[in-house]
Amino acid sequence: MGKDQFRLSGFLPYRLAVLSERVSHRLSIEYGKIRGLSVAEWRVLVHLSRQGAISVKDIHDCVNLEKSRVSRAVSRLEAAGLVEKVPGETDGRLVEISLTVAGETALSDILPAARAYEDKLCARISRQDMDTFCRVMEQIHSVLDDDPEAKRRSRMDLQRPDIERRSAGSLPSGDPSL
Amino acid sequence: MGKDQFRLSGFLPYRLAVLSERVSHRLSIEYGKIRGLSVAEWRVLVHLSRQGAISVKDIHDCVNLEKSRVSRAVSRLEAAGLVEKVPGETDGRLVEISLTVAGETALSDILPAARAYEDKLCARISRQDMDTFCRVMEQIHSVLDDDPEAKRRSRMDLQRPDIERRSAGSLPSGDPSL
DNA sequence: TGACTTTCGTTGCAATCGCAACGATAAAAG
DNA sequence: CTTTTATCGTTGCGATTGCAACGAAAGTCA
Repeated sequence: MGKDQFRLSGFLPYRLAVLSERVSHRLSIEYGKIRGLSVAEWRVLVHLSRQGAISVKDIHDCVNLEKSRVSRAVSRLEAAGLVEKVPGETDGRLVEISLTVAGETALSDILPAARAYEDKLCARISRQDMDTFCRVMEQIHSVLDDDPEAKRRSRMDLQRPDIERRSAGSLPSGDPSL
Repeated sequence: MGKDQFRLSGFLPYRLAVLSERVSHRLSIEYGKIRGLSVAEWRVLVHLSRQGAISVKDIHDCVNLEKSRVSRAVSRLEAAGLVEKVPGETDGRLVEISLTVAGETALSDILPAARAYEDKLCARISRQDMDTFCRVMEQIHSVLDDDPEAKRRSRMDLQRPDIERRSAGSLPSGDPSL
């Protein structure tokens, strides 16, 4: 009978969703303050700040956004003058996307706010706890990586976050210790 | 200069969003296998399994879903015959929502799968690491709780998850013992 | 009782999303 | 060179979402 009593509040996927949604929503206010940027647009902008000219596919592969979502985000950014889209040079299919000056300006307006809010979120968390937190996230990811039914995750996110100094390792290869 | 080099892959809000989205998406496949349930419908069903008859507002308050989202989810569930909606008794505004037998059946089909997948996700994570993980999530939440611009979080999620036996404590407010 | 305010659930609307299909281009096969 | 296959970006479509506005139904206060 009551033995079951499934607790949504204790269900990990639910908890992740609630936290993530809350953080994203709050952060989107921060973006919106500067410009009317959506999350997708923000991700595109940030990625462009690291790579010079790049294609839709590249962005799609790197920031966990659907092809069409990237395409539309880029269109909006172009309409806003923050991004420039050139019809590809060597390959006629590709589109070369790059930041305009206005785009760089907008980015430099938003980046500090984003960083600041991240810092605020983490302020009370010890270095060690954050390391553990990231390691656990990685472990959950690795389960999904092994699950053929799960969505693949982007290339960029597989590289060592290098935020956590050492640790990091510990792949399904076997190292237990638990 | 290259000094800046903002790394999206290391940005906490981004990492949370990617992980959460990935988990949710994979889990929604699990729901869909049994019935064509969306996340919202799943949350409503689960919450109903704990409370008898309840209003839209109550669900809204408890499972982090917009009022309208709950309303529509309930409508779909009603159309699917998993839920019953009675026009309130003492209070004419309220609607009393309750599980039908079919709803209970569907739930008992899905719950084991959901639990199993959660277990799979956590299988390699030590008890201690999971405690830390949950504690960090709580700390992030508490920053948002103090931020007037952030969305409020639902009542239910504030209660002690009580899944982790000891630990848990260590909140900024100081109240220990639980 | 009657006028004002609040609460509850639904709905209109515009915006967004994911998915699949499409045309265009390039690469591979023959 | 021609045909077939694969890749890239866009778009059409249906579905979903959040937000605000709405009407209905209490609750409040004089």
